[in-house]
Amino acid sequence: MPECLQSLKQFHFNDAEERELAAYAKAIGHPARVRLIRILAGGVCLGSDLVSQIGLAQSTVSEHLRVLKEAGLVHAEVQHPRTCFSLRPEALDRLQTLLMGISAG
Amino acid sequence: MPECLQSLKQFHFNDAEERELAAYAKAIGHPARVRLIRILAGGVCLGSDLVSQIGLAQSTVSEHLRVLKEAGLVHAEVQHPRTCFSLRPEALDRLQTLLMGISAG
DNA sequence: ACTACCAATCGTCATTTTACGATTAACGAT
DNA sequence: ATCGTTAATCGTAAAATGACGATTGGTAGT
Repeated sequence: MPECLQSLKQFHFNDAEERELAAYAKAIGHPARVRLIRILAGGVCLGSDLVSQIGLAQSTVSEHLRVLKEAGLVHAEVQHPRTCFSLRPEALDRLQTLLMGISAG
Repeated sequence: MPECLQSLKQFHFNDAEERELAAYAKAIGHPARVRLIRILAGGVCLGSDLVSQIGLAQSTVSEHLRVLKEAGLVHAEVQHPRTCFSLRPEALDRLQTLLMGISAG
């Protein structure tokens, strides 16, 4: 009789927040994207110097950036033919907050 | 000539930490796993009451739990035929730390 | 008008992920 | 010894992901 089988309290889940957290986490869940975020956290807002720094094909980097944009973690400002990428710190803050809340509820 | 094209400083990446963060994030990057974590954060250490709470097939929940275990986020203590699952707060702390560090370096 | 440049998109392929039902393994109780 | 219970594993199918090269689109410069 494991004492770990406590009586179940009913959790009131916040589906929206759970999906929000999952979405952020999923976006960060790849080494290349972590690196992109780290580079952009340097305050820098690069074009495709990112490509050279990452060491992946241009199309691959573009795809990773698309994922980060879609998750709201990165902002892109087009100035043809260049694009300036920047981090959205609010998003990281939000992620931190959600992550905190996971063990509080 | 966008001012966002700053001179490139050389980043000294910590590959290991980046992969570590990515691995944690990937593990959390699914709504079902976020919910599992939240349930376990309630201090509870359930058997497969988790299954009923999640509303997915037993095998599916088991797989999600495997992922969480593999990432070090969850601990499982077998007491046949039951298994007690619990959260590993150190892992969440570590994740928080890594996440903080992402914008500092 | 033409060219060069850069990022996005397309098409493709291999791999991974997610989900399920069915089966198996391990123990407790009868 | 048999049965019940529970979680892990297996087999499988569908979908998503990650990666690449090639192509496209849009602007600036010549």
